[in-house]
Amino acid sequence: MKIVFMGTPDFAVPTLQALYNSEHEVCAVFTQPDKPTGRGYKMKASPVKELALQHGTPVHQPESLKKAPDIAVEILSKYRPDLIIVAAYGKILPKEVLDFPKFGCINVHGSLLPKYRGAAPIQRSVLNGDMVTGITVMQMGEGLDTGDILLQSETDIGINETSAELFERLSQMGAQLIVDALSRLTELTPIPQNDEFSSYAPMLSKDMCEIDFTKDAYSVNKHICGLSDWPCAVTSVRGKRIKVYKSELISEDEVLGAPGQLINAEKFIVACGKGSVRFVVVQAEGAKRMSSEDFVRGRHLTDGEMIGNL
RNA sequence: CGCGGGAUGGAGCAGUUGGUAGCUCGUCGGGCUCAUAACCCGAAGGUCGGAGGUUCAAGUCCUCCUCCCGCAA
Repeated sequence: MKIVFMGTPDFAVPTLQALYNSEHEVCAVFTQPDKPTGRGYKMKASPVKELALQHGTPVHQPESLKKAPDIAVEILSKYRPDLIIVAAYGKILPKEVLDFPKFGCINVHGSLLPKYRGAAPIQRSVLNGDMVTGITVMQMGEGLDTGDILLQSETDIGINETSAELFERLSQMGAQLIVDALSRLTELTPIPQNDEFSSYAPMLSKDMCEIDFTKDAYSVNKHICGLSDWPCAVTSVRGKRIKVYKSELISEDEVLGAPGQLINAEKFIVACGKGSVRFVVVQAEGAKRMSSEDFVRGRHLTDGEMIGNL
C-alpha cells in the first residue's frame, strides 16, 4: 500500500521506522514545522523529519491543515495514498483529509481509549498512579481521539517507571500494533468508543513541577515519575533548584519525619506526609544530570536537613 | 545576536582581598574481623576546559574560543 505518514516527536519514530521496514511504501511524511528552540533559538527539525530525510522521503510541514484543507488535499493528490497513518502529529486533520485515502486515516495513541484522549496520555497515566495502560490503534474521526477502535494492547506500569521509560516502551508497542493492524486491516471491525468512560489528558506545564512533600510517598513518587523527562519535577536544596528525574518509593505508611526532611542524607531519602521516597537521579542548576549519590557527595548534606520550599 | 550559571586528580564539590591546590567518595597496598558496601593505617593520582595577556607571582584579574547546564520559548 501507499502510505502517507504524519507524526512529530520521538514517540512516532518507531512507527515510521516499522513502516519503512514493511512491504508498504511511505510516499510522503507530514510533520510540524521546524521551530526555533533551545538556547540561542536555533531552528530544529522534528525527530520524524530527521528519519524521513534519511530515507529520502518528501517532507511536508504545513502550518495548519484545518485552515487550508484545499492545500492539504492538493499535496495528497500528488501521492494518492491508500492510507494515512498518524502518530502524535499534533495537528487536527480536517474532514477533507480524513476522507481522502481509500482506507481512511489510522492513528496510534498512547493510552487505552476512551481513557486519556488528548496531548499527554502517557504522562497522565503515570501521574495518576495507574497500574495499567496501553496502546490504541483506531480509525480516525473528526473529534479529538474519538475514532472507532481497531486494536488495543495493554501493559503494566512499573512502580518506579518514569514517563520517559514508558514512552519508550509504548512507542515500540505502537509500532508493533500498527504493523499488526496493517496486516489484517480488512478483517478488523471498528468498535465505537464509549464516551461515558472518556477522559482528557491535557498537556503538562511547568507550574505543576514543584514537589509537594506533604502528600503521601506514593503520590510524590508518581509525581516525579510522571513528569520525567519533561517538564521534570523540581524542588530545592539549600536554596537552589534541583530537578528530580528519577525516584524510588521506599516506604508508604509510617510518618518518618516532617514532610521534606532528609531522613537519610547519604542515600537521599526524603520524608513525605506519609512514607518516604529516594531521589535516584537529580540535576542542579548549571550542572549535569547525575546520580543522587554523586550529588550528595560533593554537597555534604546532613540527616534531618529540610528539602524544598525555600 | 533572548537571559543566566558552570568547566579544579576516576566521580561529586571547596578554594577567602592573586602567593607552591583541599574535602567527601572511589582506586591500590596493609591491618582488624567469622565476616562486610563496616572500621583503622598508608599510597598513587591534578598541564586547575583551551589559547593569549597583566604580574615578581594567576585556579584566583582581563580578552577570545570550545563544551555542559538552568530559565525562557
